[in-house]
Amino acid sequence: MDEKQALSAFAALSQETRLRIVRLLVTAGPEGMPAGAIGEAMDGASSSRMSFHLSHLEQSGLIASRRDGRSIIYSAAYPALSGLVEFLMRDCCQGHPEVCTPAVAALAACCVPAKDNAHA
Amino acid sequence: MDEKQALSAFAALSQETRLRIVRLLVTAGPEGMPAGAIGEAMDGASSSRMSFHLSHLEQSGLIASRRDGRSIIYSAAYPALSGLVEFLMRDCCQGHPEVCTPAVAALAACCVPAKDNAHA
DNA sequence: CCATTAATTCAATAACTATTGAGATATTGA
DNA sequence: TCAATATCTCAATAGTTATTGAATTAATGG
Repeated sequence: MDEKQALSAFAALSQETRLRIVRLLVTAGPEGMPAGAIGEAMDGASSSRMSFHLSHLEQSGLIASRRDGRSIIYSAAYPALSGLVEFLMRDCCQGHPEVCTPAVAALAACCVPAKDNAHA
Repeated sequence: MDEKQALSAFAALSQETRLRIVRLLVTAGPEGMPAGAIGEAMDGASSSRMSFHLSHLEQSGLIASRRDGRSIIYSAAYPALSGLVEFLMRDCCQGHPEVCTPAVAALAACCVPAKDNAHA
């Protein structure tokens, strides 16, 4: 993740519809969802509007697409999201580890929803 | 962190000068830096331009300010950064913990620059 | 091949954002 | 109080971005 990619990713995430799409796909898992289903989840946004935002997100690298019959399936690009987080917080602890460990804890908390093997 | 705050934060981070300011302040630590020193680090950007970006960042909650004599000292708002990361990745592991643990590892890596007690 | 479904592309418009330069406010020390 | 330093505010302008609606491309089944 370089600065240019990070700027593109943050710009993509700074728009309401696109942020909602990313969060929906993050919870949807690696299988992803077809564009039409995503559009329905966005208050039934028009197809051209969805296409605009989905391609914006894909160009920024935050989501990926694949065709499946008539549908195009979009899914979250988890490595890009990890890279973005790492880029933003890089070198946050120069001499002060206590400053960014809450960020680690906050993120780690999302990985233990109902399981008991919290060794991640 | 709610959606409105997250949108504001991502918009703030989607501009080159502002992203650089945040990353500079993240590495600068809790003590922060005066506006003038930040401006010099930004290719000597004009004071009105710096003021515009610094107040944009402060309004988004990503940085905080305090006056010290003639200077205004800006510093990273670490809890806001943690909250933003958590908001973006919330519920990323619904049934697939292996999907977001790389994000946790990437972030955790920034917290162990030269220490040996990597139990964070 | 035609109709249908799914999604994209394009041009026009409206809305928003960043930069500039001039001027204002705040603090300090002589 | 005056001059200098540090930063902010404001208005104008230039540049960027989102939405709409119509037209287009792609895949499937009858």
